[in-house]
Amino acid sequence: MESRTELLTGRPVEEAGRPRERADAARNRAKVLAAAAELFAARDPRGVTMDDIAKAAGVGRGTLYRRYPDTVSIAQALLDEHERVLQERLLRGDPPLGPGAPPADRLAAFYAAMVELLDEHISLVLGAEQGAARYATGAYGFWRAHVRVLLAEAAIPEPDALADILLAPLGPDVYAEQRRRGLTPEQITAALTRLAHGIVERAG
Amino acid sequence: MESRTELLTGRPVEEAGRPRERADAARNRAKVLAAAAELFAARDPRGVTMDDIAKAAGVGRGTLYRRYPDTVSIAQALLDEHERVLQERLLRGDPPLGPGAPPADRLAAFYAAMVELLDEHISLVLGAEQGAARYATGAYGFWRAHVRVLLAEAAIPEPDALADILLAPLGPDVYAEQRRRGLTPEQITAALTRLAHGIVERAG
DNA sequence: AAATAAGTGGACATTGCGTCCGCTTTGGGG
DNA sequence: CCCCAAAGCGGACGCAATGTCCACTTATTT
Repeated sequence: MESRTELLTGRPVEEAGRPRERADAARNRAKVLAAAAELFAARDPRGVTMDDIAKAAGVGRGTLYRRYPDTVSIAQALLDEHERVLQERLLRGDPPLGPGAPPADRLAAFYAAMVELLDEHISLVLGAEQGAARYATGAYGFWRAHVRVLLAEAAIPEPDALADILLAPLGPDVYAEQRRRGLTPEQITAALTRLAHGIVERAG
Repeated sequence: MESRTELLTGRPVEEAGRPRERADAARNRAKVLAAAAELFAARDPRGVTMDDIAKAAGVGRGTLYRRYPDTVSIAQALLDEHERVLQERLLRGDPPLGPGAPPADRLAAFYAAMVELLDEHISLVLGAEQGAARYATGAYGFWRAHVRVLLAEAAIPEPDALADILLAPLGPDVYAEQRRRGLTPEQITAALTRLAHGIVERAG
């Protein structure tokens, strides 16, 4: 896991103990993130290379690698903030997204929020597309734990297997393909809502 | 799409018009497929390279590229046969997999059959892992059409969006991750069965 | 057995990766 | 204010894999 960073700037939150970040480092981080965001948005995010980003940001390869091991982690850094906001809402927000509503409604609300996030940041999400690495992500672990809890709360059998199954439709490539074929976010959300209610309970 | 091939040998079915395949070509095709199957099974299928396969098969790079543009298409060629068998059973086999059973049962049977296929050929399936390219596959189109028909038959709203959603848990990476974490095929099948019945109808 | 078309294979140019290390910049201490 | 240790920088380098090209070999046809 990366260390905690600030919203938008990606600057590390200051913590006691370790030396403050140098000015040139901060400048370059900002340049890198800005350039990367533009690149991911401008073309097929999966085709963006470390070289591209270094060139666009006007920094050397070495500088880039100092902080990010690959393009995926850059996209993730950009995405991280938005995911954190959603996580916060899940844990402490108002129902039905936050605690208090019946599990089926919370699951449906989660789906709706995720679709919103996917759609808004589709280029980043695709840039962060990682195949199998996706499951090692902190974010994925969080989503799974959340869904797992909802299922357990509703006393559904096989909550572990179902959690991954219910998260699968939120994979970036699935969503991108659906949009590419002309489905609207509304249609997708509607389908996922049906899924949520179908699994957790027959909504009354 | 590739032209139709025979079970196991991958040899093109003879068709009028185009010249018959030469003996050395057939020999090499067999060598390539055998070597590739072994490689995919022996190590991480995603790490297998065209060079590896060429070396293992004892043929030159050029020969390999003549027939297959990349490792993914080789894995797919190996997989193709098995998928075709399942497709046949879906279209003309006995219920509940084939026609005749209620949609919910057919969907559950489809899930069970797919889990079986995934589990048996997990290395190939991972070798054929293609990210977004998966959706351009003939096989994926077939599965989607099948699920779409079952949903339509049951008069479910948003069958298009739901078809992709219901297929997402069958993605190779999802399945591999579940197995990696210790879930058994039986548990996964049970969860998918619940999914099928939850979506299509409240099973009686 | 000659003609010809199909098939072969390795050398090559290219691209992206990741590392390494000499140089530059920064900022705290004297 | 200036010095200098340490943090940061960046381009050159070696590597691995890709995909193409074409002179050569092998199979098939007559």
